[in-house]
Amino acid sequence: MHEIFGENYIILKNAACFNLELTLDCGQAFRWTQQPDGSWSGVADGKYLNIQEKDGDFILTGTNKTDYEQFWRQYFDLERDYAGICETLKQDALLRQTIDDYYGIRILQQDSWEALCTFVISQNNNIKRIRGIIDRLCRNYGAKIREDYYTFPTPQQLKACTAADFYTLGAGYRAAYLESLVKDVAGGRIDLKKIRQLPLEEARNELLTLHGVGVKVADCALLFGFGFLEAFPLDVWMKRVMTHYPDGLPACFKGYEGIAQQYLFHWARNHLQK
DNA sequence: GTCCAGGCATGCA
DNA sequence: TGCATGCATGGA
Repeated sequence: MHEIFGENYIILKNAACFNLELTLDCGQAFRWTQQPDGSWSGVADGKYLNIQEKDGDFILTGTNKTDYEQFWRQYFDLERDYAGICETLKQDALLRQTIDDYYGIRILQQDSWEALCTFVISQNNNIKRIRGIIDRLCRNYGAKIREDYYTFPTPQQLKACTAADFYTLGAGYRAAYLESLVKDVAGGRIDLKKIRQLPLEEARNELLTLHGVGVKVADCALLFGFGFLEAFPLDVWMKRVMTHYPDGLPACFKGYEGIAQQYLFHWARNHLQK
């Protein structure tokens, strides 16, 4: 990959295995929206970004070189060899076809706190409604950084909220989980930064001490928000996929189970009957 | 009207 | 590595 830094834009040339729609709208992040011109706008780490693909290049606007180098490059996981990983994963027959069909899904390196909240909200819920609840959460408690764009609220910004406040946002019965989650993180009972340093099993066990966090929510948070690419979340769709792997996961998934999972999740939602 | 969604806590056996 | 049930909400 080659990076060109202009006055008000950044161009990425030869970025391999990177499809914007598949990556930004595949159920791992819920705050990116496609614009009428086909580009994608969103907020992460309190920063706005617009990104579009043009003739195989990726054009980033609304940001600067510093923010790109200190945040967005890692967020899009651009230094990882996804093309090479995909070649390994394609030793599995089902993934071989799936990766060919949906080539370019990457795992975003999202903020731990945002991922935890997001996947607590996601439980027994559908993607469209998840997006709505998160949008209202940000509009009500985040900081406005430009017209129509808000940051994801920090634990401190949510500290005064009660379950009733989250209920008002449409969170339903998950409102109580959110109140408890804010309390545990803002109050310091649980340290999200420390969890990043733990082995997968220990990290998961820490998250499981949170009210409203079970194995599936924990694994999604670990994969999308704590950098654990070996996490393999099993939701209702992935449980259907697992009938294709009666003997367990293939050896070629090793270390990148989460990337394999995201391809299979996408395949399941497009191909499997309920 | 019923069923379902990137499930979990709770109570019971 | 038990199982059944209730839970808020909105779209299909």
